Amino acid sequence: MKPTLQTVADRVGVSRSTVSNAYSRPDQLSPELRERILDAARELGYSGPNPTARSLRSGRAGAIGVLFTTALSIAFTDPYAVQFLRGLAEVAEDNRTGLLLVPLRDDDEGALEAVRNAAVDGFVVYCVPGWYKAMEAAWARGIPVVNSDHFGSLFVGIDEIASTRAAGEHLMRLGHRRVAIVADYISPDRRTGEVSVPSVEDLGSYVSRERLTGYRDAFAAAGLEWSEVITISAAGNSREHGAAAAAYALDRAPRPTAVVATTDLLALGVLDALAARDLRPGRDVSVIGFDDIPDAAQAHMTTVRQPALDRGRIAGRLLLDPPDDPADRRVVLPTELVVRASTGPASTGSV
Amino acid sequence: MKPTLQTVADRVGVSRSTVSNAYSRPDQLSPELRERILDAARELGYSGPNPTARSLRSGRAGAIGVLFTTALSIAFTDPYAVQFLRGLAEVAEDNRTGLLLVPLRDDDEGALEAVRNAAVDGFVVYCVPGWYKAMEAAWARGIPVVNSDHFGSLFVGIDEIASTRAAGEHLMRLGHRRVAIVADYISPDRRTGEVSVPSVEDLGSYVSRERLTGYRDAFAAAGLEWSEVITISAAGNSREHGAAAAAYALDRAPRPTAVVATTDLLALGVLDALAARDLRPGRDVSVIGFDDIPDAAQAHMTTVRQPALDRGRIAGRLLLDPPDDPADRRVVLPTELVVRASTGPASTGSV
DNA sequence: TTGAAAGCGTTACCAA
DNA sequence: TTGGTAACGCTTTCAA
Repeated sequence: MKPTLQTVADRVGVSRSTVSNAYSRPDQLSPELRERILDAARELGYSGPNPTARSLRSGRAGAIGVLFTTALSIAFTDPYAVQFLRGLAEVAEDNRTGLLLVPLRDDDEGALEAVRNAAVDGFVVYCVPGWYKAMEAAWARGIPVVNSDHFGSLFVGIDEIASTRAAGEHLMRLGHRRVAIVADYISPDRRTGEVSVPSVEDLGSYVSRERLTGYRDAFAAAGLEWSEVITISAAGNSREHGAAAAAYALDRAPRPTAVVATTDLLALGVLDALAARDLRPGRDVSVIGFDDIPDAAQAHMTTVRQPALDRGRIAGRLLLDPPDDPADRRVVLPTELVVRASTGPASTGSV
Repeated sequence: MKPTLQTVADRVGVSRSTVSNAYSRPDQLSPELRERILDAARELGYSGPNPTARSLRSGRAGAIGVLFTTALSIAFTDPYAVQFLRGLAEVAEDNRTGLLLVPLRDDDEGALEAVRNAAVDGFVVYCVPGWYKAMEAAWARGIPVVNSDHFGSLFVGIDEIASTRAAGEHLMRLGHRRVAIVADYISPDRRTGEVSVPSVEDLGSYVSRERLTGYRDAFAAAGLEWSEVITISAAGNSREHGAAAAAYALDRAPRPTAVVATTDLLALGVLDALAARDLRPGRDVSVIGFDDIPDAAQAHMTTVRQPALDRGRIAGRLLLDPPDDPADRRVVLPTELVVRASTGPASTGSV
């Protein structure tokens, strides 16, 4: 039989409350009694109050649920995601709170149940396309939910549209007119290949939708029709998928003078594809990514920098201590276009 | 006021038990009554049984605690670790169980409390040096603990010593006699630099200790004294630390003909250091890693392959369903020396 | 098929 | 400073 508070109380000859206080409110009893209680506990093999019972009574689960799609391996392969998580973990730790991972593969019943059954004080959603039913389940729980994409009552993110619009303007200024865009989550069947995106607004994935919108707007302002832009779907957010997707842009004539991607991971794949074809980034083909992960700098890649760590930190703070003022419940972080060697003037003469 | 089971029961005019059954045991009541209950719940905004209360009553937390040291960012930067976690997550998911991350930075009181306060059914320990007090706290909880290093009652791992012994023998066969070893966690002050390791047995880190032992034994069998081997401590398990550590081996005369590392991440750093000095791996200096992460293959690096995904999976299974037979509670997985281009005959003539 | 009663192990609150 | 009492919201057992 596992020892409980009562066991210890009986042994020392005090009440449960006193033993409870010895653990949770050391200032509420004399140091010597506390010492006696702790000794008895050790002797009995009592390792402290049962976390679950404590949670039930105190109304605090002591954990934040982290909702994300895609295999764990992908989620943690993206340096951007890891940074976000790190910021979140930092704040969680400071608040004596754990992080409960809730992977949402395949939007099935199992995922729904996982969300409903998670003993957490709130959810942080990251990389979850809006169509996931699990999102509704999270809302239904009636606990705080922080979103980075579709705007909820608690939000921390960036101005996605303005970010890629700036990137697109940069491209237009350089004179590019044959442009391809690589994005994940834009093909319903999750295949890699060229897809037609007649109306960007209808895309299910918030991130891809917004980022494409920014590019579309920038192109339009420069007189480049959206219908002339090649849109390619990547089956997932990885370097390999990016390279595979890039092939659909690079192996056609006339070849685009610029290939932009919705994430750095994809864009790095585009660079790989260029290298495989002996094409020079910024000379033969310009490339732009998004996130500014460390590898982007190393690859001299033009990209949009966003504060991943801060996003995570702020998500944690919003969740643990939701501001009353609605204005404070939505945080939009600044981004910055980082121009490096992977973009250059359009070489209009190329094949 | 948040709705509870009782709220719903009152609304429908049934007892709590029946509502409970509607969620947890659908076969225990008529489909139509269940439907009525679920409808009422929806109407009242009741999102299902409170996970904490359910846990308390049923005695199942529905989560596995994952104990690890080092910043989250480092932990998730190592592809080996991510694979392990992925295997674990897979099994957890199949068993409707979550993963609670419990980072153990700086072995302080906070970490202890985090372990004591984690609402979990067991702990999986990974990358935690044996000296951490948090480990004791985990054991004290009286719930299953799966270890990959210091042998507990539940264990899944590999024969570390035999693995590096094979690698060491490979090196000896190639004629290397000037050898350096890069390892993390072998310097008490966590600095990068050459350290003296008179007796390998005394190292605090299980992994480094075992892997060094294997090399030591292989060298000894070939007549190479341990005292002649250069041991270098890396401040952490990362490519950068590996490169920094390698400098202590490469920038000395006579230069070692081989530099081995206790992880692939470190070994990749060694390769970086070689490249920075225009030294050719396998010709000028032989390099061996450990883990066989994808980048290792890409870098044509000789290394020891271990089944990371399986390790994670088995850890999960051991925890969720501990075998009765003690023999089944310890699983040792096979490893394999993968010889690639980074090792070659010792070029004895080099400076 | 449904319901009543008894906890699960703790903390909050108030009285002593 | 300490103790008694009453929940926290649920599941389980057993009886109807």
